[in-house]
Amino acid sequence: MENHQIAAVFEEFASVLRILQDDSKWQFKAVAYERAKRSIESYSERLEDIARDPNRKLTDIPGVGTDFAAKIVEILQTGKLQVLEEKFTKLPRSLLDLLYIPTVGPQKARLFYEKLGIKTLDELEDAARGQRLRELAGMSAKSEENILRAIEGFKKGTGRFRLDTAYEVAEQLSQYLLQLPGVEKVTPAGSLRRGRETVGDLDLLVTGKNLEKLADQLLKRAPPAEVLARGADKVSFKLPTGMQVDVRMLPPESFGAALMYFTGSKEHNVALRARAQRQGLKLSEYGLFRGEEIVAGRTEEEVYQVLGLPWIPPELRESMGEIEAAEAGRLPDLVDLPDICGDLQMHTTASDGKKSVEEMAGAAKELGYKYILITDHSKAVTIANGLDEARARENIKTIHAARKKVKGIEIWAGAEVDILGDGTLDYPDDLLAEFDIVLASVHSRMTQPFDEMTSRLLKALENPYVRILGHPTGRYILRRDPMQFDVEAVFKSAKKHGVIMEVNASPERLDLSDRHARLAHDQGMKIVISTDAHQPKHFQFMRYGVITARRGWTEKKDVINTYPPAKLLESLRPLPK
DNA sequence: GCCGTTTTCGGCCCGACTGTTTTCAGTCG
Repeated sequence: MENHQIAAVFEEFASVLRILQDDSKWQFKAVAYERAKRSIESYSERLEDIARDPNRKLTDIPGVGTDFAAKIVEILQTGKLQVLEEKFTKLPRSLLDLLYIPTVGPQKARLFYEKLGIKTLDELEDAARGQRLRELAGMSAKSEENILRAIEGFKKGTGRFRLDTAYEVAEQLSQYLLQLPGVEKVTPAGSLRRGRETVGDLDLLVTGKNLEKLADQLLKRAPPAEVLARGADKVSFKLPTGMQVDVRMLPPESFGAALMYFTGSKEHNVALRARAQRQGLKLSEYGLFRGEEIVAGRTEEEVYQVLGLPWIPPELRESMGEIEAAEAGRLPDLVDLPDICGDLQMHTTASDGKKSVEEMAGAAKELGYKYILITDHSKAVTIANGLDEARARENIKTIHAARKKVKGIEIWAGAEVDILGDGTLDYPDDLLAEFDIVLASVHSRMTQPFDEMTSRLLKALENPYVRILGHPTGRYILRRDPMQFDVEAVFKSAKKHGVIMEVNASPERLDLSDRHARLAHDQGMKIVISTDAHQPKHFQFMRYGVITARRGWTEKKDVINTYPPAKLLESLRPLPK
């Protein structure tokens, strides 16, 4: 069972507590369940594996005590939680769907259920259309409109966007805002700044002079699809794509505190505020206060410093041990974009790329790279014009010839060899031996059962020529789930054989994910961050790969494409004699 | 129900905005 499935049960329990309020401590329990939910779903290892291991404790997971540990075991064993099932005699499970609708919280859901007998989202929609909600206390025709619009928005999709989409929109909006009078600086915050693989709302922080009229100007000159809120220092609106944007105007003296606050995560903020409280301080988006006096707030660094901590990089702010690590002076020395000096997965016109070896090499050289690895597809990937043995040998010659044309960068001959359904490779060993570096990946039969897929990957790792495992889980963000296999077993085997795990930087993949990168870090494994470029502009994807690796606590020393060429080659699995 | 620089009991983050409220509850982040 996957962590998110366990987390979902905890989330249901929290919602039920908030609706029923049938426990003297329901508010605090609900918070505890929600905290555990978030902690479980972002935990780097599978809880199922931890539960099975007699040397491990579920209570080591933040927010999980003895009671929750027992509940997790029950969920793993039975697929459900008896105490939760009993709650569903008091309210229908389908009522929880109402909570996905903005403006509808637990109190409203309960009200609708008790007064109107509403049990499902469809029934809520009918009641709103039938103008029956306005009869309830605290409700009006306007509330009905809001609910109907929110339901419509909910049906359109999850409301999350890929990281690269969010980056592009943030960039365009920032450029636009900077043209408005008085605006001096625009800084993206939120999950975009933390580098999450998907972004829900865009948070843009604006500083400058005389920003009172900014809201008017912004909304007048760029009418968004829908204005959601509009206060003295905040404007929220929805773009036609459905992306929600929050623009906040800030005074400079609290910019650092506000940036921290709006960067999140919520869990990280809560932990910092509790820490401030213990020190007799109060932390809010307006600054760090002792009584009425502001003691820090202008920069993030000074707020962290007064709290007795070094500055914590945004990518780590997920309440996954970063505050403890900061306190102990053990924050990781995170890999950074300028550390990268080469790219080890890319395609050329030989298979499905758009440019030649020379053009790719020239573009990489301009980025200051010291080496690239050309990895065209093997023949099984017919849709990508994969190379058969003869064409692959031709391609090696083409690559060697390019070395004479483009000087000052190492151009290595590689291949992205398909791992076939049975775990054998798409090329024979004698051909594999002719490449400088072989990368192996799965592109077919991705829905194989768990055990079959696990043995398939383990078998591929046994091949002595495989030195990198490309996009290990095969997922497409928001489109295709990862392949199901025993990740820990595959990591263990990769480590044993010296096979490097790839963090594929393509923003539609980000594979390994942040969570799996953290697992690799915790297991002491090395990784490579590659763009899978099909044309030179894709080299820019490197930033997404780096940010994902940073979210996984990856250190510079553990990323082989930060090494100079000779050291990189030495760090790979030794080839057979 | 969790957790600990207030440590095994007694707390548990803080503030803005909306709608419908003339003083606040609910929702959201």
